[in-house]
Amino acid sequence: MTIGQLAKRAGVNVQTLRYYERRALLPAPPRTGSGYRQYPVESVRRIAFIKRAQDLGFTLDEVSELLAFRVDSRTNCETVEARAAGAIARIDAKMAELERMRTALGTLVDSCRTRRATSDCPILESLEDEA
Amino acid sequence: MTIGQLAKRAGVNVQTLRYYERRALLPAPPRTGSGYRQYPVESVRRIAFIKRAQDLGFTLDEVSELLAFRVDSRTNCETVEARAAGAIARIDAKMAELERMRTALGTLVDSCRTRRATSDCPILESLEDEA
DNA sequence: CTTGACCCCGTACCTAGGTACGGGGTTTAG
DNA sequence: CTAAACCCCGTACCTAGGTACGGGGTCAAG
Repeated sequence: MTIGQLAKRAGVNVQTLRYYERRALLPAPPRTGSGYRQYPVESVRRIAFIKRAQDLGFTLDEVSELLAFRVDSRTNCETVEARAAGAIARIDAKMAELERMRTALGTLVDSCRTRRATSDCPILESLEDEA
Repeated sequence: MTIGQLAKRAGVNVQTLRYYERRALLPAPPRTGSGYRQYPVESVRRIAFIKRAQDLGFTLDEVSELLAFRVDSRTNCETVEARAAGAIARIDAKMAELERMRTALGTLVDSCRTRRATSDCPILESLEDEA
């Protein structure tokens, strides 16, 4: 399988595959005499694994770890669970931050609607005021 | 006020102030004979405005707009409100995405806890499986 | 009158996850 | 046999919001 065929099958870009190889997410495959990469069929599944993990919010560094855990039989489920917990904590922190912004903005827009009559914009006023 | 004094008072970095000047968030101040920037006192408030808007989730480009709206009397509250609504929409989209990941990860960790007895890690298994 | 703290400018670097470009070799179909 | 389509590599570029570096000028205290 050439890199282009793999890219098409896995639904990613050729450059992305080479990037994954540099990041060691994808092992360097054997080459033909002229230097073309030749991928085994299971590469498709490996890329799917990477993509699914990314969709769950794992970073590529964490995906590397997960891929290593997969082949290391000494790794137990707790280790994987800890990585998942880390990802969850990161997501929760981001959500809390977004929640805070969302609430503040919502309040401002509401005051904008009720105070439409007065000349000054409550949103701009709020941004001008000292904390 | 020199750039260093302004930076200290506003709680930002000197480089950040020069960066804001390049981004036209901060007007270029007058200079001394030797080329030193001399900021008026109101610069502190302007930077505070920028920081508050950022805290609400506005991008620097949007902050530029808000700053322009502030001095343009033709701009009405609806325009500002529309920018706020855009920021809210962006936040909501990000939250929905995080929510999705959070739910999926939570389910995986739960199955990890219940199926701890078996040898295979449900998280890794889930990542291996076809969608 | 010198030393340290400050200022100038242009440019490069950082994160994360890729994407694009340019110059060159290879393979395949007609 | 040739043209398109593919592959190689190294490097630069992208977003966003800064931060750091290096070489050089300036200002105030001792």
